[in-house]
Amino acid sequence: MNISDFIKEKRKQLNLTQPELAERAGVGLRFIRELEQGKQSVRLDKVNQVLALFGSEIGVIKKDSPTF
Amino acid sequence: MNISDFIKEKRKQLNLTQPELAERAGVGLRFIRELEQGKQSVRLDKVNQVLALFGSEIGVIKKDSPTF
DNA sequence: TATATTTGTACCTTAAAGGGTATAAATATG
DNA sequence: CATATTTATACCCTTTAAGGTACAAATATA
Repeated sequence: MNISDFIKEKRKQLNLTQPELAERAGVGLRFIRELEQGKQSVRLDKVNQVLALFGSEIGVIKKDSPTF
Repeated sequence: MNISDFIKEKRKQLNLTQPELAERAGVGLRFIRELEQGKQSVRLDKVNQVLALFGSEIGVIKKDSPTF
């Protein structure tokens, strides 16, 4: 599970739209969209802002370890 | 263990200087420095470029989970 | 299937990340 | 303690992430 899919999935679980998630996370709508579409060159702090809503965050893992 | 410390530690283990790590990872020297100093607003893909040298990568974890 | 909602794409602007280089500070080594 | 090596800071420049808005495409709903 990659970050993009994780976020999309968690958002769905909470029945939030992209604008709602952006609002709550305090990031721009476009950021959420690009993030969910797998953009790699995103800022770490912004990603963590979003993940914080789900009780998770970015961390270092071994390659091929299951995330979360 | 946060990302900054993890990278600094791994680099030391391999007896690399910051310029050497930057060279190998294909990122700028300044990026390595800011990264090791805990800068949050770094690009995810660049971080992964560095972590790849250590056989690790960025992933989503639960808050307060031990990383790596 | 028609309509409403949600998501994705495109354009523009602004702020700042990333890079190079030079130099100062800190650390290691003899 | 003196010197060499490594790391941190400061400067400038270029690139681009992020945000806003508008519109198109896709998906859900009636």
